[in-house]
Amino acid sequence: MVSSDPISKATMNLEEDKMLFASLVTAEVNPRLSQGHSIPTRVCRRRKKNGKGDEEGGGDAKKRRLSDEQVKFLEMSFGEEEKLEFGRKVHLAAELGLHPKQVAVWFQNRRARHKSKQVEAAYLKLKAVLTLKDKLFEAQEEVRKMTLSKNGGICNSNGGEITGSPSSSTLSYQPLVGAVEEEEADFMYVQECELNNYIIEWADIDGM
DNA sequence: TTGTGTTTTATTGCCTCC
DNA sequence: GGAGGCAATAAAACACAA
Repeated sequence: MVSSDPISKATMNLEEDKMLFASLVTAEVNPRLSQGHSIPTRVCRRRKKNGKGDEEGGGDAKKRRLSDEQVKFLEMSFGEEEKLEFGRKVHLAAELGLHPKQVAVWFQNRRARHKSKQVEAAYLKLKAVLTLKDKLFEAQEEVRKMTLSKNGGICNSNGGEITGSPSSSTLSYQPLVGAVEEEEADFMYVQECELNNYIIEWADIDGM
């Protein structure tokens, strides 16, 4: 059943958000986990200091930063396509005067940075939605208390009912139709709109 | 100048896919 | 089996406060 109630939608969305975040930090980040593999117990052995690598440029093992121009060019290329096929790698390397392996390494590291930023963004969004939900719940509680006091402690038959607890992520809400003053209804409407904006915003990054 | 934290480049070892 | 991807990590390069 699909609910049109914004709070219920937010709750459903939140569950999806949680799944998205979980997938980013587990399966997406480590595809092996999503394919039924256990977490590798491998502990990376410490690389020997100055361990042999294929030293470019006649044995000069010094790490060299890429120039701004090179980075700019690589960024542009990354923007077009995050993965690097052989032909493009060779072409880019020739264009920039780098070893193809350096280009491959740059893309590898760039993908890692990109992924960690995505995880961070997902976390911040999730936090923002949860905070907003808490605020909304508090406001609803406030309205409910006011309604009860106005009605002599008895919630009238048309009164709204809030179920769940502030800490619960399965909070549900039924509108307080006819039970609140117009002013209070407006306030609730603003809160719902704000939450809806978050839902829309959140839906946008779903496709990232 | 120096100590310290952050960013960037590079390596290693394991995994998947063809 | 080799190529290429990823996570984890090392270490150089850089930024910056004290």
